Amino acid sequence: MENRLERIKKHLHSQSYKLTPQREATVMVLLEHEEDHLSAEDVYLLVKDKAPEIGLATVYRTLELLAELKIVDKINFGDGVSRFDLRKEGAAHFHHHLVCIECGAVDEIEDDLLGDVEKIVERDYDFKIMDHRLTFHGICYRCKSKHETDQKDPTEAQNQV
Amino acid sequence: MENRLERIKKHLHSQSYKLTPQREATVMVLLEHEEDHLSAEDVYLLVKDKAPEIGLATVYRTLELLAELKIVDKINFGDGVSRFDLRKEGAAHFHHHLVCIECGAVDEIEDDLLGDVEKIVERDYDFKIMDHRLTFHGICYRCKSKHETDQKDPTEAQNQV
DNA sequence: ATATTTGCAAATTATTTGCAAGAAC
DNA sequence: GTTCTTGCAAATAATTTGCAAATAT
Repeated sequence: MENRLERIKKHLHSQSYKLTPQREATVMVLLEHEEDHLSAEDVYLLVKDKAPEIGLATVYRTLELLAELKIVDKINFGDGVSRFDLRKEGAAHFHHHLVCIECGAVDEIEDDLLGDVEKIVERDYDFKIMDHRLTFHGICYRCKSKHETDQKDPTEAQNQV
Repeated sequence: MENRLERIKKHLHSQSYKLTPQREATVMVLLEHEEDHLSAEDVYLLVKDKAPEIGLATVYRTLELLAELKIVDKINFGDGVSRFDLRKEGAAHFHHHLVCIECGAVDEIEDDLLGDVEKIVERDYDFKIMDHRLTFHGICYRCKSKHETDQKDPTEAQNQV
């Protein structure tokens, strides 16, 4: 954690941005909530615990800056709100998401599912892929198991690829 | 085109919604701009040509209704605006998009690229997929060819899958 | 020292809603 | 005739901006 903050600090400095306490607090919140998908407002409320004097506009500006530097990704799951998601360090690609239409949970998928698909797209559409967004909408395992009382689908064994 | 309007009409009626002139004009605009990715405002301006008395709120309400009926899909490419995209009739899945980060063009991909990926996700994450969103960000073929003066990548033949 | 960054409040943008009038069936 | 739908204007929500004061390097 310390290390990542240090590296982000250097990243900022390398572009001659300053690491102000407000920015540091914002980054810390993101690091501590890596699994979540916080809106700007969410981040603001959490940052206020560490730095009560911070303004919402500063959080917006910081998040935009971090997005510019590719430290976070700005994603949108269809409600009108942008959410901010820390890029995993060293990850070759932006991870994917599973959005449950029943309970609203958002789970992350780290697997590199798109390698082959991207090759096809680059070739067939002559498109140089720089980034991607892949989100599945459906029913998460938690909600599925709640339904289990209804009827059971026997084809649910696990296979390997 | 006539047919599709008729079918959409029936679809509305089947849920006891009426096909008002405003709704019809809105659907017509969407049919005539199937390749585009119009915002609510865009649709509003185009519908006004056909039905000048229409209000923006009605367009919003109609688009939301059409999205509910799965006639259109609401998508968001990262700017703060929702865009509305007609579902191809009979398409088993929602098509994908290529967004050019240079010129802003949005191209559509009809190919079913995610069949295998979805099987993996459903199995490994025990997630029942109902819908998906896949967008690639990068450089489109038009912008790529503008750069061609710089240097040329010889691996650009076209293959079939 | 000085260019960057902040906080606040006001502005902007996208979207939604209340409600009385209008239209479809 | 009654229920659904509309248009307008006002409300809300998310985000951005102007600017003087504060601060990191």
